[in-house]
Amino acid sequence: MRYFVAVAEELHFGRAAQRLAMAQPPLSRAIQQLERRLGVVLLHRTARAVALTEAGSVLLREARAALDAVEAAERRTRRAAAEPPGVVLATKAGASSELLSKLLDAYAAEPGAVAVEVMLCGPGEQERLLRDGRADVALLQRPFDTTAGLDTEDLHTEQQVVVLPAGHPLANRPHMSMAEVTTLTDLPLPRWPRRGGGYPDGPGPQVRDHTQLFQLIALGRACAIVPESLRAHLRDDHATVPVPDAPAVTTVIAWSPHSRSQAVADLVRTATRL
Amino acid sequence: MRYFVAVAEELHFGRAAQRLAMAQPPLSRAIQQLERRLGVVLLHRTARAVALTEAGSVLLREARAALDAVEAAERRTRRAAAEPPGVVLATKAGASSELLSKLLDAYAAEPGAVAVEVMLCGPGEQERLLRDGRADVALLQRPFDTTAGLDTEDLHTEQQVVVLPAGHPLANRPHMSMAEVTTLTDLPLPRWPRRGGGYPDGPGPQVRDHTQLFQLIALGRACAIVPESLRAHLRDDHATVPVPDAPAVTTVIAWSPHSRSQAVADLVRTATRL
DNA sequence: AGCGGCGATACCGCACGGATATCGATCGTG
DNA sequence: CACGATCGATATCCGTGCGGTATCGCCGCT
Repeated sequence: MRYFVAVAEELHFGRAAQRLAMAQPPLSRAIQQLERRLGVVLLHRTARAVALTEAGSVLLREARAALDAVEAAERRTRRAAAEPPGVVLATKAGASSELLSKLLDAYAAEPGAVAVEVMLCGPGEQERLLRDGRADVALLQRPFDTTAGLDTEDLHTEQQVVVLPAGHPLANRPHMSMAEVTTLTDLPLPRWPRRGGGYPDGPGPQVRDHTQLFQLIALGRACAIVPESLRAHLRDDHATVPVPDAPAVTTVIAWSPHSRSQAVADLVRTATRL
Repeated sequence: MRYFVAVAEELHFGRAAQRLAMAQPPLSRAIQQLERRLGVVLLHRTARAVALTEAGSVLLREARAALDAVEAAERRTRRAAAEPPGVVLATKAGASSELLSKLLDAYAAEPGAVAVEVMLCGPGEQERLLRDGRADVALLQRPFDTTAGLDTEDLHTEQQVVVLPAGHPLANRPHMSMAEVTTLTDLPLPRWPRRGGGYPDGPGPQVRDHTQLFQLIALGRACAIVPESLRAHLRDDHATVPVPDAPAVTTVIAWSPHSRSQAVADLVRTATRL
């Protein structure tokens, strides 16, 4: 299955074999065996290109999930035996920092609290960390992060605001609409990296983190729609205007549905009581 | 991992080897290798008994999930390539039958509807079927069935009633409390089989399905608390009394969070519109 | 037509998984 | 207390299967 995922992602047997640190012929054979075992054609090979069949794309999705589950089993087992048996919390770098520090403080005061390792990660990465066992709990933000297949508990819902450079003519408006924000041609919305690392097409500047973003805004080159709690971190060269019709952001605490860990349960309980 | 699950479930290398259709020594070795690879002791072996360590029980849970995931990957891939590409719906035998028939009728009338194979199964079995890919959608009832790790959509919530033999002195009561029902020593609540097939200890009779149950009730040997929609299936030798303080039962439609199948999405959409 | 890229085929060697035989430890039992 | 039974671990052997190298066949580009 690892082999198939590699080939399906590369759509090229040679590169896939390289990535798997093996030669190409055994890889071809392995895929053929998999197809025979399943009785299903997974790839359409013309001598020039490799393409996924319908069944192949189903297997790609399912195989990723299965491989994550296997990895998670190994990691969680190792961590269950590790000393001390801490808990790993994943959160988007720069988001929900006050909530996080309150949570950590409150949890540390609980009886039976164990060490909490905080893992800061890029956007959309937390889900994967939970799935493959590198993290035990995560703070996610709907609707940005997908929570399918995870157990979650809502913690906090907030409106969004648009961040503008301090001197901007609209900075004193009581509120703005999404439509107004997207038509600010002098201040385009930035483009964030997608999963693979590439950027979507569009007019806005490319940003990688909040520091870059706010710098660009201060320079008058972009604006951004962010949860209002981020206002606390803005320097005085930024202004914010509420955007009532932007989707509300709900911060949730999420964990693997198979978790039976006391520490995770305690963290969740603590979080919901904040 | 299959090996480990077998040993962990049997807690006996000989029997586990038998179940795996292999000899005992290679099994012992395989488990040792697994322990070395993970760097973790999974089993405490005294010469007389085998016991799971803490880490071992974590691995047991995770390994089951992982094995289900790879089985699901295989099955879903095969089914994606099968002709015609129908969809499998799992439901508890005897429950939600009107809802089910309404759903099937409404879905069949949708444009692009595919064949729906209905799979009737025992209590608590649906979750497993969804996880290992034998089913694509299921009708579950909270709080009886666990929905952790599945995506669900609520369909219908109903109160529960107690079913008594028709002539019973309490049969005309306007309502009863849980406490009253559990103290009916002449009509004990029945015992349902657990996952493994064994029955919990207790006074009530052992039942396997609703037919048995209602027969026992008609004979005046038991009573039962069931969702009120089951009243439609009762013969006139049964009476029902509402139990307002019994937990409400919510019928939900559930599916694997990884599903991208159009048919599943259509079924869910149809169900929520009923 | 020729060359280059790419997947498939052919064949070889070795390492790993499984089998059998046996050991050693720990209870139960007369 | 000694003997036997039980059960997991160890030792050793063997066959299969996986991965490696060499090569082929097919197609597209120039």
